[in-house]
Amino acid sequence: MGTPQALGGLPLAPVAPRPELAPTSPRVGEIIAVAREVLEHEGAAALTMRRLGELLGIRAPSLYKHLAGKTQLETMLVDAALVETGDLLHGVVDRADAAGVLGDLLAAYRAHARAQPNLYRLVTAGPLRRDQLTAGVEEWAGEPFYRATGEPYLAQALWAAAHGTIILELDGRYLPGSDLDRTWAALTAAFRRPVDDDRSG
Amino acid sequence: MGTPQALGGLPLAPVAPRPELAPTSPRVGEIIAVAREVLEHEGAAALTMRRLGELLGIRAPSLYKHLAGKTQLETMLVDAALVETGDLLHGVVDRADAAGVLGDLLAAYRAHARAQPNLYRLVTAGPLRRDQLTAGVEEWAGEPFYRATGEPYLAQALWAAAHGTIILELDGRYLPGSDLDRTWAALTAAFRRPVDDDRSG
DNA sequence: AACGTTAGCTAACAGCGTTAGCCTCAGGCT
DNA sequence: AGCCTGAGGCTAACGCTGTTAGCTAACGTT
Repeated sequence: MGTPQALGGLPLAPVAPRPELAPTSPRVGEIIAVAREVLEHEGAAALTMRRLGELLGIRAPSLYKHLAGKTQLETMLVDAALVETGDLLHGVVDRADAAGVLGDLLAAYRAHARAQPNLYRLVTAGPLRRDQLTAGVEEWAGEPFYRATGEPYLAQALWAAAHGTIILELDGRYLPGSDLDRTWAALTAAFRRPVDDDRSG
Repeated sequence: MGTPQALGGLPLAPVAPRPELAPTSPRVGEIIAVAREVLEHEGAAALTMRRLGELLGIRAPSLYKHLAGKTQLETMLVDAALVETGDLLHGVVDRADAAGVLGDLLAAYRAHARAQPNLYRLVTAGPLRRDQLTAGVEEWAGEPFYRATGEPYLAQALWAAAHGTIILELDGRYLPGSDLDRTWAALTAAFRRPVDDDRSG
């Protein structure tokens, strides 16, 4: 298997295995698909058991023949979304060169979140039922940041910074009139220069 | 009025005026205080109109004699919290020197959020009823980041990055075993070096 | 004394996630 | 053929949420 280029040291090759989602029954797959539609097109407040039943032609309590509850449904949405995000970002890093990988990664992260803001909020906000997630899916989704930086704590800081920058954008929290392209450019510039020394500890 | 030192250029003196919160009736002040107690000590899920009434010795519908609704109550909590945050961070920048202002500011931001995580989430998550906020309160709370960086877009990126880093910490979203002190150190290091050139546009 | 305002109350509504219990139908087994 | 079992629907209902309508007692003013 031809691993990506590591010329010059960056970007690194992937090491985390791509997680395989557990297969679901056809009906559960249908429910998840409808839930995702509702979430993205009608908003998080519209994602109710009764609304899902309505679109599936059944009553809300019947959903419990297929699901343990709404929390589990949300977790499955998060699970799938994390794999997709990982696929996307790994692909970006695969195609990038050392000079541009940081900018490409951040641009892709931003575009991805803006393309499905409600799903992004669901994935990243609030507590996470880690025990219900597919094993390794978080590592898979986050690894591109490590591949782009080559240092685990810088990777984590970069991911966190990107998250903060996009979630505030999605929630309309910047002051009116802000030029967010420039904000993202400033973020990218701050992380572009490799940090060769930090006086931590 | 003795403005803080600007020796070496940084930190800058404050320019945003400290906003004055509109006074409330004594009973509304009581409600806000109780709401804040409940939010922080019992969690966001416990912040219900019936729970507030219970602690105040009245029934939930009676709260509507004082408030327009739960949203308005939350907005008032946000309003007060933003002023407090601004006061804290301005004070930190006032006392800092150019070399340490960035680290001091980020450390204070992190500590402040960790000291009242539920209030921090309320202030920063989800949509904001900007028209119900006291005018200028967001500028006041955010200005310390400008004073510390001297450049508006870098300031915005720094604030967003700090927000992302702390909100993931509060929500337990980092991989288990992460050393968050080192993550914060990496973030600080990335922003410490002044960015003299970014090829934006 | 009469009035209006303030601030409490109960009852109720619509919507939420969820549970209990019932029914019907398809498929496999004896 | 007859039986049984499980899957997947259903209705009714519970407790919770924010919120509204309408009533009432107290208080201050004219």
